[in-house]
Amino acid sequence: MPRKKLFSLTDLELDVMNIVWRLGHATVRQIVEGLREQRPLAYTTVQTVLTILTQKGFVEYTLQGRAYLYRAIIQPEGVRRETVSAVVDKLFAGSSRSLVLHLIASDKFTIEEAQNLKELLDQRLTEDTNA
Amino acid sequence: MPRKKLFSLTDLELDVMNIVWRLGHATVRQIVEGLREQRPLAYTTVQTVLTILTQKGFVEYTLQGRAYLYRAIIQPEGVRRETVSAVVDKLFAGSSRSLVLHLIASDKFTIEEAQNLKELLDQRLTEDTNA
DNA sequence: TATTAACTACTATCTTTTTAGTTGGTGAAA
DNA sequence: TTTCACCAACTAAAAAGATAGTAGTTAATA
Repeated sequence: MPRKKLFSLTDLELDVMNIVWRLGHATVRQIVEGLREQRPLAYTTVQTVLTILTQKGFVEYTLQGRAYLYRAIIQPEGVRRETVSAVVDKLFAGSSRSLVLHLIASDKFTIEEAQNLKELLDQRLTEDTNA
Repeated sequence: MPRKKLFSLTDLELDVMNIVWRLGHATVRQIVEGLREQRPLAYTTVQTVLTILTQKGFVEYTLQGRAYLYRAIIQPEGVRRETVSAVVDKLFAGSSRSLVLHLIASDKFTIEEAQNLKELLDQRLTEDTNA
């Protein structure tokens, strides 16, 4: 049986999904275009990836004129959840707190953001207390 | 040129590196043993991975008796940094803050942890202000 | 000293990923 | 009505990844 990978999506698949998510729905042509700067690929390459994504049940399509219009079946939130969870497990010994510590230690937040995050945590604490 | 992947390490490589990091240094035998529960692999499989990791410059070895004793060249912190950075870029639109929001929203913290994180953020804010 | 156990080195296989070409059909345009 | 652009379908092929077997060496041991 296939072992649980870090990512359900490969790198290229994720790039494609990101375009589909962003646009809501997209043709192969639009995806090629959206990827062009970051990752210039042949039309047929993107087409192939879309076919794979369809087989994996990650996107579906409808006919629009003569082209397929793809839309996501999986949502970014689910992929985020899975991915972050795998990263936390494999690189932060299962501790989400460690991940935040890492972010704080890496100077990833501006003063405003830190302030804002503090407030959000506070909110959470208040909610929990009242629950 | 090779495109920037989500991970510099493959899934299996990461499992192996985690053992090496944990033990400080390890023989093939020890790694097979350390992986057994989670991922039972043939001795030669692990050996092959170590050879690849050596080629990639991620581990090095010295002779211990008749076996190689492997130790990490790359450190977990660097891999964490790269990986988290890629995840933030590809899944959180470059916003570390969004990642923390995600963690908070997913109920990943106990009250104690939230409290503790708040304090840490506070510390950071104080430091920044005094800087 | 012949055998065995433990290794490394080398080779092999299957699968997935990445990338793209070729074929054949069809609507639009000339 | 022929041609052209565009598209899906199919095929290809190289690279990477995951997994493991075989050959050959050597230290220890019987």
